[in-house]
Amino acid sequence: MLILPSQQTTTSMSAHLAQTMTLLGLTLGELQQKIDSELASNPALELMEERTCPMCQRPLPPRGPCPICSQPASSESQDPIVFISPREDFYTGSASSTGEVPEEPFVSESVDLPSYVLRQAAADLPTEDRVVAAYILTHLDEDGFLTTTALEVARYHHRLPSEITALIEKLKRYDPVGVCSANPIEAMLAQVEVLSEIMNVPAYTREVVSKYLHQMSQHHYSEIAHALMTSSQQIKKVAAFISENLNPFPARAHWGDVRSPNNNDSEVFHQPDILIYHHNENPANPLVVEIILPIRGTLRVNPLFKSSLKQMEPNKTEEWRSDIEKANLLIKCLQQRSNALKLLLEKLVVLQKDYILQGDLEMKPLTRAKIATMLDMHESTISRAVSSKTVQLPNKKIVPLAIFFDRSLSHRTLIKQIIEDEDHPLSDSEIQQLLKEQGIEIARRTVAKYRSMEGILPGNLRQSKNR
DNA sequence: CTATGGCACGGATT
DNA sequence: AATCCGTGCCATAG
Repeated sequence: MLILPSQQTTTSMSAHLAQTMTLLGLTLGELQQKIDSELASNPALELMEERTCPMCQRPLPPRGPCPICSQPASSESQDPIVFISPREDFYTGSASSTGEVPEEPFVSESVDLPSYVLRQAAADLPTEDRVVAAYILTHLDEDGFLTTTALEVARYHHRLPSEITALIEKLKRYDPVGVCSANPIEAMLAQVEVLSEIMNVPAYTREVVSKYLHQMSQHHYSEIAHALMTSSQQIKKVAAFISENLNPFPARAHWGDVRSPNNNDSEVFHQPDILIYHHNENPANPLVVEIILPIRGTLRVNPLFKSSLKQMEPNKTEEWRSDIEKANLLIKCLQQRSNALKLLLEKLVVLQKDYILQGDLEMKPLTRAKIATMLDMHESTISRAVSSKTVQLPNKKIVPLAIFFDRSLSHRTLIKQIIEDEDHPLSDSEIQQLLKEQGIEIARRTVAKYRSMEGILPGNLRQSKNR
């Protein structure tokens, strides 16, 4: 009895550190789960009601004025950045997967591909099909392709193969279009079908996609044209259509020269952990940085619980005491997590302000290690805090927080720009030369690598756009 | 012969 | 200690 308290404090100290570490590395969804389960299992933990600001409807910190409204729009004096944390958001229960389709542009909580598709599909499907659809959707690889076959699904669920194929065809039509296909060709065909309902699809597109994709990627237009008995002009139209509208890997962001900004799927599936935006959406206003917490209101140790501890029978106190310990620990760790994130972001936002405001070109090279020494934190702490988190920028794009440490992003976008502005296809070494004139010295090989990362064809295959 | 992509090495980063 | 990234070398295609 005499030893226990000290022992407890030491264990709780190390547990404290350990838990803070793990909390830092969690995604929003995981954190929410963690808190929910803790809330459910620990009677000492209490979730207080949130206070909302009467002006802007935002949740308030436990005490004090609203951090946004109290920040007058005019006083852009010295501190252009306001930090808010926490912010409630998307408090979805856990198991309401069917039913209402969310109409907000951002998917609530981090949703994986299967549930994302299922949400769209659920409303349209008869109940007996939903189960099968869910089953199918759990058999997808990271590209959104089926890892099983219609036949197997049919056998497993005792349904007719034809029913299953019909169902899969249906599923393919949901966003991302082509999901559940067996291979890229199928996926692209599905996309053609869907697109043909809303726009003109060049003739022969289906034939080319299903049979001549290989030649297409080699740019042997005339060959294909000959085989299909049409003009190579027509095939070029098809080529343009394909590269602009089709994505062979429905669940992946880009491939080859297919890359449209509004179709960056991988980013759609996250709910950002951090928001950066201008106050009232007005670019003249200061930037606001919000760190989102997955809960409404404030967590605390239930004071009633605490005070009644003394009046409890001694045989139960031990258990209760540990509950309180645990609750305290969790709260402490959460605070620390928020604090660490806040410190990190304060630095990060200042350092990468140009990027946040002006885009990819202005990304400064930065390493986690540098930030770590600046903040006097351990590198691994930064690493954990950065990984598996996403940020929504003022331009509404959601990017992984790790992008702030992408050394080559500015170079890549510069190359992209050079190629866009070229009037004559430049070779990689020519590009290297141009970059050198701008003071950027990188190897020719590296130019090639960046170029392909951006999904840009090599110079000799690009057609010159002489305007 | 030139331009590009693949492989792999070494140093930096995590 | 594991991983990522830039780069050099080499084979291949045009």
